[in-house]
Amino acid sequence: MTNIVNTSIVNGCYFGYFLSGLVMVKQRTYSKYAKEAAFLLGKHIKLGRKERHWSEQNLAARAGISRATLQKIEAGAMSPSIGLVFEVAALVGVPLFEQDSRALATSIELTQSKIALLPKRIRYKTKSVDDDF
Amino acid sequence: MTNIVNTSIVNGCYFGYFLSGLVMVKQRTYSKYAKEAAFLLGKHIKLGRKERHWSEQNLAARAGISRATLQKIEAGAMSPSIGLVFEVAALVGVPLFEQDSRALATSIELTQSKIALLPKRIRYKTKSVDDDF
DNA sequence: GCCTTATGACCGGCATATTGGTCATAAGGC
DNA sequence: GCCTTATGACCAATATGCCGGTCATAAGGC
Repeated sequence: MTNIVNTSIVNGCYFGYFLSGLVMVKQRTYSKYAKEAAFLLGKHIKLGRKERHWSEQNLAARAGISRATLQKIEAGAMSPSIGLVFEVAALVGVPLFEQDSRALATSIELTQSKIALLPKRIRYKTKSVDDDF
Repeated sequence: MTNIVNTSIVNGCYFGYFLSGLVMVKQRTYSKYAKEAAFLLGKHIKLGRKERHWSEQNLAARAGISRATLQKIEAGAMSPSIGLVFEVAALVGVPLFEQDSRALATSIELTQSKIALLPKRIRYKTKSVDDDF
């Protein structure tokens, strides 16, 4: 966990090898954008909690999770499950994707219908992985 | 996993007891808002993937995850880690919180400074959990 | 219509998240 | 300045995510 020994080759850059004690540990890496998004979400949650004058213990109890997990979420860690993160975010009033909850339902419908319009299975030019745009 | 036997009492409604085979299983429940957000995010990812004409296998390989995990993500499951979900979302171009990635950095700064302005520890009226506003 | 393959669903195993608990530190009310 | 307690950090035990693999189905190119 201390030093980056080798960042990997396969599939872009999704695994790196780290030195943890004396053993090499395969560890997933993330894109800058994904990391920033998780970090920002964590900070928004922390801010929302403080604005409500809730302690970590208090918010964790409300969300039904442990304080340790809440700390990971607020730190913007990538490991917590999306369910826990979204639940906590909802509790402290962090807007998820839409500004108000009413817009969510309509957005879901819209997205669903958009998917329905597309062919159900994709068969085009999927032979190679090198088509990036 | 089949029938809801008892929805719990502690801490609002964050646990339910389900009948899985012959044993009772404690299972977490989520708020409607959090579930809708995860569901919508999954559908946006699915839509983004189809727009790019990528198969599940293809996108999973790009993200460095298994196809099974990608299917959970696209289904809007609450269990996958936020890191994997955000990584996939970034790959297919689903905007996370901000419309463009440049706004993310500034938003992070802004949120950080807002937190810095607040007192570092919260000591106000945190005795009871029944103060909702 | 045939044939390739994208999709949905499931399984056992290993890896890791989550938890309850503890301890140390220090912020802030008094 | 004292005392309560919010926070940060860590640990062992347990729950659960994630993966590689498989099978069945059927969509869509030809």
